[in-house]
Amino acid sequence: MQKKLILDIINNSYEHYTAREIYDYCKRLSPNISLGTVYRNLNILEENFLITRIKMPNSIDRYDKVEKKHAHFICIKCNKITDLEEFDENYCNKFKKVNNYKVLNYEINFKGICNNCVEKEYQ
Amino acid sequence: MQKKLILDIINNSYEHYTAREIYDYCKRLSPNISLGTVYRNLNILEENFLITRIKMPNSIDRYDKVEKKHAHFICIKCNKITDLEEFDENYCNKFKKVNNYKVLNYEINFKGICNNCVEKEYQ
DNA sequence: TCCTTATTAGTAATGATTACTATTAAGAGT
DNA sequence: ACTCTTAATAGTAATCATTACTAATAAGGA
Repeated sequence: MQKKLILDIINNSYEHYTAREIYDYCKRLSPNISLGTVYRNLNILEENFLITRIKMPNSIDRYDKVEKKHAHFICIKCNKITDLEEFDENYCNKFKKVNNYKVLNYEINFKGICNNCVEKEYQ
Repeated sequence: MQKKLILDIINNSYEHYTAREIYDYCKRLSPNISLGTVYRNLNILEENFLITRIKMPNSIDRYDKVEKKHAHFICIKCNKITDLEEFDENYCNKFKKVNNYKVLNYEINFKGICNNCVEKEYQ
């Protein structure tokens, strides 16, 4: 089952991989896997809220595990994603009641310039 | 100047247009405008924080004005975007101080099923 | 008027994602 | 074990939103 392979890769990493990166990773373990299979399963996993898609400001989508809900800080210079743990499950769950909409998921993304890139600016 | 035309269309509407929709709109007022020009200016406007890009869960990007900062509720069934005014500037600005990152923009997106689509589910 | 730079229209190219199809795997029921 | 039905897959082709490119035009300063 390729779906479990893909889910495990995402769940067992602290990186935020692209579909292509997940595909490359899968190929080491299951050399015949197809890129279409990766995309199909990523979509299914997301629809079932087993993974989260991160829409990047200037680049292609990346994927994240859903456990330990958190917010992201995304650097618009280097595209690095930083997990913001202080926006944890307790904090974020406050958002779940919005008007009377049926909220299934939510994302909080900050965009700016990371400390590393700020330093470079003044050199 | 096509840039001002594009900015005005976004600022003077309550819709959240796609690039193609903005292009169609522009053509009525400036028939020779090119789709490439629309994309280029949308990117420039976003880089200067004069508009906001909304990354849709299952579809292409849409654009929003930046005035009156608010959160979005996006229906995963019909893709309708609802502005959540209760997450207004005062509320959202609390988020601006995150660790010591230089936050330039942020987005709060809720995803779920809108009341209209929930009703359809039970029919 | 000359020069430099910015913007544009039009089109071509890119590339991430999806669609498609024939094949294989999985599972349920006898 | 065997048949039937359904689901998942590999491989490839097609799509289409976005970007890149180029020659032409516009803008603006000295």
